[in-house]
Amino acid sequence: MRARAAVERGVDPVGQSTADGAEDRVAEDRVAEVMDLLRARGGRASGARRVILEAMATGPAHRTAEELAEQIHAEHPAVHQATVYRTLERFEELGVVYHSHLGHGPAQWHLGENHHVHLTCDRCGAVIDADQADFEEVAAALRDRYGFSLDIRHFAITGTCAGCADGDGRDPW
Amino acid sequence: MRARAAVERGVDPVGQSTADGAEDRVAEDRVAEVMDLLRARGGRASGARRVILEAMATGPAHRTAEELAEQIHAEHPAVHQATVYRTLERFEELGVVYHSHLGHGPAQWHLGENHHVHLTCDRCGAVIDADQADFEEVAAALRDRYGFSLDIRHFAITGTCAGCADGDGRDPW
DNA sequence: GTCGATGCAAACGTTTTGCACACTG
DNA sequence: CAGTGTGCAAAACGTTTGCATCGAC
Repeated sequence: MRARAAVERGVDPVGQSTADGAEDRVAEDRVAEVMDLLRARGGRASGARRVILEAMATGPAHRTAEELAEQIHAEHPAVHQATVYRTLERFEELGVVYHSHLGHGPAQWHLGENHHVHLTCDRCGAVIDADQADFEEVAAALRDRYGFSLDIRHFAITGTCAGCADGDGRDPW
Repeated sequence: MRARAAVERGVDPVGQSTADGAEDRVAEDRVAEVMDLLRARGGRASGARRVILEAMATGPAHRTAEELAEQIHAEHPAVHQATVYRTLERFEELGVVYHSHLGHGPAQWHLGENHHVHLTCDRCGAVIDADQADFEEVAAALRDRYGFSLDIRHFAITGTCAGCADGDGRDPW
């Protein structure tokens, strides 16, 4: 299953500013907001963290830590990969970003505003963003029957997308 | 999250024969069956493969490849870890075993007869086996809305179990 | 000045691979 | 005897860690 990685790579880097000025401002606001939160929690608003946040706020919705590190490193060679990992972890503690495991590959990181569920096709690697509402029934059932509370954000779901369902019947996983 | 590993380790090795003779026979039958299937598909029924299958058929329901390799290696030092990985992969192609990703740790492998869903608690690492039926509604909804067919076997679900829900509110993932 | 964050390199745990040899059919 | 499977060692992969230094507050 290298397919997913290839798909993700295809989406790849965007500069850290888009053509759309308004979108830029939103990203800036968000960055400032998180920096404040960081300070409020006894952390430091460092340059590296600002850069990492900006990259996340303006790039594709989900990327692996490595892809992120690569992009950031290209623009800011001083920012080391280990810092990206550590910072993502820190941001996750703050509830600003999340990661999900989308099948076999490395974890995917995304900003936390948008708590959708990821459906990954194990044939072609497509990632479909599903609505969290679709899972409310199961969530309720699992809570009732097993006392188990779903973490919908971290919920990695594999299966077969519409396009690939037409192919052969072999399940590679 | 080392908790899960600890839990799994607690379940650990059983010998490759149980006290129950009948269960033994079932395992033997299953092994023979798979060996035939293997041959039918142009593969070879080697000793290593038999040993690996036996270990899977008689031990705990889900184990990591490493745990499996460890147990097998203890009884059959000739069987190398790489062979376990390769063989599991081969068996999966045959539809005999499956693996699932139960959260952050390594994949869990199990024989394929029992297609249950794994609920893993990200606090304590407990693994609850849920009924596949609980997911039929979501499965239908996802198929309708996104044309996506859930692979219920590979469905890795994280959340919080009843016991841990009483603790603090921090989500470690 | 204090303490948290960073760069760097090295280790980590899991899985995969290349190669020569061994065995199954 | 053809070709698959295996042992072994080494690499790959994604991630984490130890430590000295740097920089934010």
